[in-house]
Amino acid sequence: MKIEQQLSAAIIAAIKELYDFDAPAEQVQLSKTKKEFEGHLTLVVFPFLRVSKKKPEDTAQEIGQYLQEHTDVIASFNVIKGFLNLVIAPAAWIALLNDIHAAEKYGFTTPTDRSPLVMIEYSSPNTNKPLHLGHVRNNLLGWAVAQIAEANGNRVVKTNIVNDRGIHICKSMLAWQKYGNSETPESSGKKGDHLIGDYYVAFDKHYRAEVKELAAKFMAEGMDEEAATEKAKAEAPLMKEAREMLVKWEHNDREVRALWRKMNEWVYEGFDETYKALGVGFDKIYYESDTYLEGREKVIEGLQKGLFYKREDGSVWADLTGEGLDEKLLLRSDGTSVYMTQDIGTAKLRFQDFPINKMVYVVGNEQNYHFQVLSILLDKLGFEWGKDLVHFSYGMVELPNGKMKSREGTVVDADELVAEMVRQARQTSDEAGKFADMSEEEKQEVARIVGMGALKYFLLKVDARKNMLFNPEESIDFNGNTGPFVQYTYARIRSILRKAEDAGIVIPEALEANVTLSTKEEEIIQHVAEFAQVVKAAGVDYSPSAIANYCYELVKEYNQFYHEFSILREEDEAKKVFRLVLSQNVAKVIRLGMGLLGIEMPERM
RNA sequence: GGUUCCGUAGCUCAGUUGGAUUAGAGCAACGCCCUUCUAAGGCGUGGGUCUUGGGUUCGAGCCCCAACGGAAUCACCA
Repeated sequence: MKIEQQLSAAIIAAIKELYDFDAPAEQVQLSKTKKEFEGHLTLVVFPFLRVSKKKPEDTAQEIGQYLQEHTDVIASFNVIKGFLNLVIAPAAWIALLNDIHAAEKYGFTTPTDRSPLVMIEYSSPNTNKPLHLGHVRNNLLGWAVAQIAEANGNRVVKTNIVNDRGIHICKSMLAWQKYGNSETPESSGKKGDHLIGDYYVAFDKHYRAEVKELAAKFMAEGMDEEAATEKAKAEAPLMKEAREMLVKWEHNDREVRALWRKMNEWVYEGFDETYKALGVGFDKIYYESDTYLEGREKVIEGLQKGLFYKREDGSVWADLTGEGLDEKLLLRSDGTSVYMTQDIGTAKLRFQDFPINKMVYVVGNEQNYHFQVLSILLDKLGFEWGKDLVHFSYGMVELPNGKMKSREGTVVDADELVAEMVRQARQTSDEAGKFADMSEEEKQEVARIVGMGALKYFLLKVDARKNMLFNPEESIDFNGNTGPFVQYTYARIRSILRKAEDAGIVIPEALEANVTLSTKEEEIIQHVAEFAQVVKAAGVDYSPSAIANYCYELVKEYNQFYHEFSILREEDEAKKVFRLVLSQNVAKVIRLGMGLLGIEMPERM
């Protein structure tokens, strides 16, 4: 049993005994003792003054006295004002470390067949352009959230909804037909998604040229600039063609569909490469081309039930003014779907495929309103998980000069970023002259792990809700509060463990309670034990950043210890073994923690 | 204008359900430490009115109200 649980129970018993009061568990505030004071855990006694009817100091004194006499966890205690500082007995620390040591996946809860089924949607790309830094944040967060949910004993289905239809895809298709010269990923040597993205840009370029020319013509005919531009945008031949293509697509035109399939395939191959590099994956992928019609059916069903209403022009709306929101369009007057309709259709298909208890959407905060509405609509339509669906809403990645804009060419491309991170990791490693004995493949593998570790940690350590800044000039650090710092410490611990093994030192399954612990060592045990709480808390509020920051702090603390004491040169055999076990468990916990973030740990670096 | 989110060191960010005279890291700057288990490291120095003003209480960076500043959103776009 954990020390804190044991203590909480003992404190409740003490208060019952001393003051005849049943203290609720949440009133027992045990926190880590501040560094300036002696002790490990501190009880705040202010909440109990009412029942003790004594001064804070005396109350604390009494409770401390009782705990020392009635439990074997407390070695001693001291009182400062209303704070009762408790010193945990050395044997209890060893027992705690043994518990952690015995649990291979310390802090994790294994899902069973009866665990809640949670579906997590993330990534959700458009198929007309390659992934950029914003998508990377989404993918990494989505993966981490799924890992965290699983570590907390949920059955998890990771899903992706691909936006593979609409006018934007037609733009790429059209540009490819017009200017493409039958270019393919093979013939051009480009990744499929980049190839298609280039044609999307090409469309925009030609389209704008047309608009400019047309607008000039209209202005010459006497229109003012604004009206001329508006008219030019609507009448530009390219845009007209794109719309015609969309109509053909909707009518299942064989040629258009074939082209669409071919180009989407290219994009998916490109995406798969990027996903693989990012280390993310999905259990089930949905396509909007399959779900948008389902949504329309569901909306019509709702219309018949009187949940929605139809306007004179034939468009269908949901009236959410009662919920404090606006009226929301669900079907256009021509009967076609909008974004919201598709999400309803996707929800329907998902529920058919999986009897999910909970749905988590990892989508940017720009869509907060959308999900507020979706939640209400799904609830009205009878989805049990609709009302408390989770929109895991994360902030934008900003560049020094503001938002990323594809039109202005200020996007940070995902593939380029990954390549650059790995390249820099490799360079740093080579410059340090490490591991000259490694093969080229090994070096490259370490560079990949470290480069990706730096990128992932950088994006995940920040509170997901907040907008964050990425400065391409300064790039991502490898020193300080970074992924590589944590990886580096891990690699060093692994190195020590290898050397210990070579020296024939056997690490026991459980330690004897015959070592004297330094304060630092006790603190590290305490810190390692905290991992279980961090994982649990992260499972409640989906916070990868809490795990990242925990790993950093543990590693920082361990590094100070590492620098101060020698492990392999320690003469006291029992102490040496203790430190090896402690180090091994520090390594274990950070590997588990970083694993939740999708960050791999190198054996050497 | 309505709604939601954010505001902590020069910069990027932590800060657990409100707790302790001194609010923490990293980067950047300066100074030490590699014959010592991996220096992607450790130690030290400087740097703050936690945007502002009220309120709640034994106690507020954290909770409530207001103001100021910033972001997102409010489409027959996705």
